[in-house]
Amino acid sequence: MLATGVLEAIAEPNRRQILDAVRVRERSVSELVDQLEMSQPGVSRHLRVLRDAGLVAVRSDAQRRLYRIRSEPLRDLDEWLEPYRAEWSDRLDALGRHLERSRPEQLSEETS
Amino acid sequence: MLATGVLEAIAEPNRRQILDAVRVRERSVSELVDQLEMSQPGVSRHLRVLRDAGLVAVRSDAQRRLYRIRSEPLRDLDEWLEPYRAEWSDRLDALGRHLERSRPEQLSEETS
DNA sequence: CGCATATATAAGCACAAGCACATATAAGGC
DNA sequence: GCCTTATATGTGCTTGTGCTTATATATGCG
Repeated sequence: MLATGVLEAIAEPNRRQILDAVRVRERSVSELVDQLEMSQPGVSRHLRVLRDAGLVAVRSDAQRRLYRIRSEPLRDLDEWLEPYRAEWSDRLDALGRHLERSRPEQLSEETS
Repeated sequence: MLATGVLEAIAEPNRRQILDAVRVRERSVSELVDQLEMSQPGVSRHLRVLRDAGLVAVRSDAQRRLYRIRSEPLRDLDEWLEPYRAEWSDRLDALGRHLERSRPEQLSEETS
């Protein structure tokens, strides 16, 4: 089930940046501080929100805390979107739409 | 591109209820008031947020305003999710995962 | 143990969000 | 034109969020 906390968490642009970073690979807090050009307490607070929403997990490596993505809540969001997908799939079947989503740069739309 | 306003809009539970309602069919403000058990100004304010985020559109019918869904912003959200989908698709290819998403009730999970 | 590094939390402030209540605008019917 | 119905907007209040600075906790090293 989709929790409100997940949406509140990803509604914040800095937190989306953090998610984008930890999706690629594990990141320490200081790596995120450098990358986001934000104060360390600021990053830690955002990480707290993401952790509470279940969007990241942590492991310890000496003094460092390494954060990684947890995709389950995003999967819930994906499922929440399902009934709305019919709105833009409409007369296209969902399979075709999915394939189009997988290759977005296939068609040029600047000719019209 | 995914606008922050879209996520802020759908982060509010009452607004998700409104979206769920207008997705099925057009709704007047008073219909939404009845359904959500919320004050009329409250509903209008939420509709304003949804409209600003591009998530609903309005048309006039006499004094009534009929709101309907606009799925484009949700499609942007769907696209934002795309790179994360790899996290839960992982060794399943995206096509298979999509088909599973389309028939979620296929398997019983209560036997374990 | 004492210091350095890495991270988390606390306190104070500015600002935005949601709500309730009141009021303004708009359209229809007489 | 006036009254009713339908919807939008303004105001004041309370609460929550993010940011900054300072401090606390935790681990490693000598």
